Amino acid sequence: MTTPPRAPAEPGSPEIRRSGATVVDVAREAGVSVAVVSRVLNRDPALRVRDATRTRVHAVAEQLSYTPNTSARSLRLASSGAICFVVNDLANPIHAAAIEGAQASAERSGRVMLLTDADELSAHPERLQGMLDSRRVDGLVMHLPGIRDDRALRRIAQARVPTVVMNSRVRGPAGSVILDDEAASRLATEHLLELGHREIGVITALAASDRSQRRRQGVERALGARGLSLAPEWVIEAGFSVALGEVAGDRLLAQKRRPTAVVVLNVMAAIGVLGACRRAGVAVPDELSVIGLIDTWVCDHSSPPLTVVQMPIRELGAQAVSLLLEMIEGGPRASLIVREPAPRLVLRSSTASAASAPAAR
Amino acid sequence: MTTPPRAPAEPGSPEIRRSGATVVDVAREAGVSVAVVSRVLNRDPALRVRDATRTRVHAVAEQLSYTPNTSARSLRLASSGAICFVVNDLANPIHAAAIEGAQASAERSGRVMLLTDADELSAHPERLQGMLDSRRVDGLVMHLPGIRDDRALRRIAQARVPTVVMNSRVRGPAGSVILDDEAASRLATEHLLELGHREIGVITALAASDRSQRRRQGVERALGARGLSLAPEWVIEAGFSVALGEVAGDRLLAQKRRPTAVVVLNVMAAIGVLGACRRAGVAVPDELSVIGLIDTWVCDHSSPPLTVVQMPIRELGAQAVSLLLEMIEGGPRASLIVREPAPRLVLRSSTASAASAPAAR
DNA sequence: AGCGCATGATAAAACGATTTACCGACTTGT
DNA sequence: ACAAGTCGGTAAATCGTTTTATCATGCGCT
Repeated sequence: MTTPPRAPAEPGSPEIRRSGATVVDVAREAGVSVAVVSRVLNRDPALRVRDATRTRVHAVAEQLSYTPNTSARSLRLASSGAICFVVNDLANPIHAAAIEGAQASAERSGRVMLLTDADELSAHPERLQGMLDSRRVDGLVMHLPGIRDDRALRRIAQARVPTVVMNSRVRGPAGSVILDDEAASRLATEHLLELGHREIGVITALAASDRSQRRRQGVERALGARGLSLAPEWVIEAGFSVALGEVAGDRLLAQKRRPTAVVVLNVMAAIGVLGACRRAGVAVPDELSVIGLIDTWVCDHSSPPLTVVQMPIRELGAQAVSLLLEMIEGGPRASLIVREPAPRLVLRSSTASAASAPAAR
Repeated sequence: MTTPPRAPAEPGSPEIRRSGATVVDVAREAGVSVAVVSRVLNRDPALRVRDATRTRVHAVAEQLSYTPNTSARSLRLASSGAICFVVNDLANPIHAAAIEGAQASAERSGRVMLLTDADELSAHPERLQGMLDSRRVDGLVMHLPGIRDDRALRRIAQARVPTVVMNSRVRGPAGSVILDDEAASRLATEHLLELGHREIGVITALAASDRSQRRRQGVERALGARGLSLAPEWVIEAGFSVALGEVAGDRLLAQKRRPTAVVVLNVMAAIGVLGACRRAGVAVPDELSVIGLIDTWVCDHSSPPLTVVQMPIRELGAQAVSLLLEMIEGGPRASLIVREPAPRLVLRSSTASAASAPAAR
């Protein structure tokens, strides 16, 4: 057995440099060429090599705690191994759930995730553009407020970077991942119906947004199934923030005839509605039942605690990233609906039987 | 004037490739060497070059919408241009503020920010390690729960990656950025004192955490200034979550003698305390005044809305990143206190004059 | 004429990984 | 004995930048 030429382990050599063994170091130490090291560590199936060599390479890599340099790798592979998540409001705990899901999904695939604020994006579009042009990220997940997406999206589409949009369906090359919004809002409405409510209002998120429309549709279907329909004066547009929810709540409460229950198509807005009720002295749930869409810890601590339909936001984020990764690998654009776990009613204290509500005004 | 040799713009050449002009393309098109392009675009002051050439290079770069490839640049410069922000609970809106500040600060310096969950970090420490070893990030900002930081930190310190810790002071090579916690909790306590409260309790966050100790000290100083002191049975440890706050609230309310007011050293815990009061039928603020530390939108929508001391969390994040960047540039480790904007009382409805509180039990 | 010096560049060597193309030494079949 | 095929690798090109060292040219001066 001829021992392969191995560089003698010079005792005087400066082995003290603790920072960053390279593939060359490993190769030298293992007595092989860098090609072998790379191919062994990347498990190249086309590589035929002695088992002894293979283990030796692994051992040396381990001992030197070798980790491939990301920049070099990215340069060669023409792929940064990073994706970017664009989110419009970090303080919204719902987004936090989506981020966590996305994050987990990214890490599982060995990629990292950058986070960017959508406000920043609007204020300095050139930064996102720069990130794309400079190939800092391989793809984009966007979670945008809803309607004014188009300008930004068109720009992205031109940049030909794989993109997935969360929570709204879009035309064009971007993939999309949405929730089963209709099922959720139907569930919410059915809950109110079962409690005996017949006079039901809706506070939509941005009415023009895709997501809000799907949710509204769920309400209408649930009502329709009982031969009821939505009174136009009880359909009020809010938005995705607590403040807009409060305004909408004020307007609803200012109606001559008030509904006995309202389904709010966005949690933040729902919290706002509760605030409006408190200010107006309207007791929830005694005078008005309120139900929101999507659960978050805040719902447990509002006054009163908010009954909601729980939706799989975390999974939404995870799926968005998974789809993105597939698209990056060359897969087709797709648009998915995340149905699992299915929307589920979480009962708290903001809804009650219609019987307990006195005649409106 | 001799025109420099310029590559003729071949009309038949494939100029259709829209993706990624390189420095070579720019050089060819401008009729100069890549060295000139690089140095012109990077504004190398040592470069002597004709003004005409300079403008030509800029023009061509613009026209080809050239953006340097990040991977190549990072490889050459041995710096990724990215930092990593480690946060322990994304759903905590306070952290969101810190993240936004950090984010803004990073972008201002042209770097990008990765976000990592501290839970993930504990579950898979090798991932952070990998990110560091593979030189994916140039530095680390950590916002950790408080006390059990040491193991992770020690590991980081070994990796010799510049690190800044937010919200607690640490030994070792890491920098730190903290708030003026003492001033804030003193302010909170003084508010209660001015309302006439003399029987004041404290619900600490993790008692052993640096931050919690500083906050507790503020309370003691404020009391001390009036010749009062903290009753040991009214000092209860909670943590950084709503759930732990509830437990602590339960324990406080279970005391034989109850204080008439309590300062809670963490907002999440404060929300939890409110929940405990509601469950126990203790009216806030009539039977118990509650004040929290650090403001966030949730405080506006708890029941009752929570009076708090506002603290500059966003600035904390921004400063943390700024310090980190300085350390990356070779600056010394430092530990700062962010005092601006100064802590400020935000009055809501969870505190009231002591007079209105009936005798305890 | 010859020296030095500024001007305006350029060529080439890194940075650290991946991958293609090739190669020498053995086996094996005929 | 020789062509062909396997085994176990290696050398070198490449990705796109940055930066150091070098160089040609012309000009002013002595």
